[in-house]
Amino acid sequence: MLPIEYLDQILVGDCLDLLRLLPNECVDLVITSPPYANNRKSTYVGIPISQYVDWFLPRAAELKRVLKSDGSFVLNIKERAIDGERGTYVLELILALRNQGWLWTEEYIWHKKNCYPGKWPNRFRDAWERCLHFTRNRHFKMYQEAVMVPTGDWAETRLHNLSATDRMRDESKVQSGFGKKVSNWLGRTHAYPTNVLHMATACSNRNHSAAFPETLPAWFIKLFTRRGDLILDPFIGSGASALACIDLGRHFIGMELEPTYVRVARTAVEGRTEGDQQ
Amino acid sequence: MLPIEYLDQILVGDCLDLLRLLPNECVDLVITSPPYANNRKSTYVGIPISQYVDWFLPRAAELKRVLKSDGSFVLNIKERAIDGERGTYVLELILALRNQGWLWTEEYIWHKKNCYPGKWPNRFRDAWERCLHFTRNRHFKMYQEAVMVPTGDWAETRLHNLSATDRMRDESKVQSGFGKKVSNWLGRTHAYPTNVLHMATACSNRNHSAAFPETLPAWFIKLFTRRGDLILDPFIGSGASALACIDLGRHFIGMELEPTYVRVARTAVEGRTEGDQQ
DNA sequence: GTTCCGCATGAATCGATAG
DNA sequence: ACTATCGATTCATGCGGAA
Repeated sequence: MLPIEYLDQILVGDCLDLLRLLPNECVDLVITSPPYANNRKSTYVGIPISQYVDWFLPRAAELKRVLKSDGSFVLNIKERAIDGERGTYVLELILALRNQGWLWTEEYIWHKKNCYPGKWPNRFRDAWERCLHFTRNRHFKMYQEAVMVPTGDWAETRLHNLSATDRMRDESKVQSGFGKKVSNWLGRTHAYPTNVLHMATACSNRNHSAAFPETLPAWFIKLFTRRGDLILDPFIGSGASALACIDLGRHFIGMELEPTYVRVARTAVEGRTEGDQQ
Repeated sequence: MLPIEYLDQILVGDCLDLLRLLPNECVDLVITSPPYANNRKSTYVGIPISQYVDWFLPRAAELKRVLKSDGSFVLNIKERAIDGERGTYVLELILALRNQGWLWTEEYIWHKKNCYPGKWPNRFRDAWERCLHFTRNRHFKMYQEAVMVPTGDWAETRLHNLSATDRMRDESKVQSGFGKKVSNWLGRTHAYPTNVLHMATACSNRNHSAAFPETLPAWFIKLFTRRGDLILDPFIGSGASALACIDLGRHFIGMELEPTYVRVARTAVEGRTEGDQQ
């Protein structure tokens, strides 16, 4: 069984070591945004492109071990442009993970409406990232109703889709207290989403660099787990996945190598937990 | 030089043979949506997944030969789900094309706003396809101003401010004569797009399956060519690329193996050309 | 209290410059 | 020649202050 002292904690260290502390098949969902490959060697952290697959594979093997057989593994990643070309290491990683026994079930597209600005002679702004969905088996847990989106009036205002989903989430928070508004929402027609997610990156909100906005893990957590399930993020960074778990009533285990990020994540988790208790 | 008898024609046959009729470096843009890999042998046409890369590579070599050194190659493709998994042959094709000497410059996402309906237990509707951008060199022709889009701010204020639309209409009148004002107007109200294209699959034509809607090749044709340039589509199907070229004042060469499609494409081209003459 | 304007701020990328 | 750093470019978003 899962040692209770790891539950809802941010562990510090390399996930390759930390994952060995966990028993087999205890996690319902692995969702993470790993450090992207970096061309610069000098950076204290960051994996060179040429070594990325070799660096990732042993960690993925541990993830496969701790994941339940009907669980999911969601990997948010995007290759950068170098020397005028997109890197191919993500493609090679997908092929390598399949070789490791993972099923490449789906590739979701995260469309970043507010992407980084800039202008170059050979390309436009990069407004999307991959959310690769791997599973251990062809059959796995998926709760599609949990991420249904309202249609009709809301769908027509395409640009405001984000605010629509946000409001739906806000309403669901209040579900226990105020059923009236919720029933109002449910009265409207809802539809299943597609494999294209429209979510903005969290902006200049305080000190957080929210490259991995809470809404993204929240969507997959709702889709692939239920309340009380356990979510693992082996590269949790500033803790977005953990915050989403707290809001959604799921357990989490976060892992992070950089002490700076660990502090940020732990502080955020404490603040969010207190906020829940109020 | 390019034999004049091929200009603005739909040629019938395997593009591997037809391409050999063309001289070196005569094409400004290759854009195509090739036949997707098919697992079922029974289908009269379609390339088995296991052979797809080997089938594609010699044709890509010919495309590389006929493409100008500052031209572009845009490949619209998407792997289907088979046995609960996404196929990996597109990933392998990208790697193989790089091995052939192509630069994988960018991957554009075609977001299909109204995608094919359906419901499955393990995935949502597939609402996107890849538009892979390959080039022969790091520097190539790209006319970014041709595809600028209205700014977010402008779109919002447009609803509240009538004078904004009035101003746009006045300026657009002047477009032919005074470039200075136009560029000024473009700078204030328009922004460069991103690498995510939002286009519906539905096309105005009733009879055609809108698998490759005209708006998609039209966008890349405007982006990578100018009036009078030559576009090649080696798998032109029902002729969407040719129609876009006619509308945009570009020359085209289309190739298609299936006589049924050739007839459809030629009829559509004739109709569109007559429409232009009126 | 609203609405509106200005401004800082990002998982960016290229080309030039410096070592 | 090759690598590390820097400046320029650009836009959706949310905040604070002003009208």
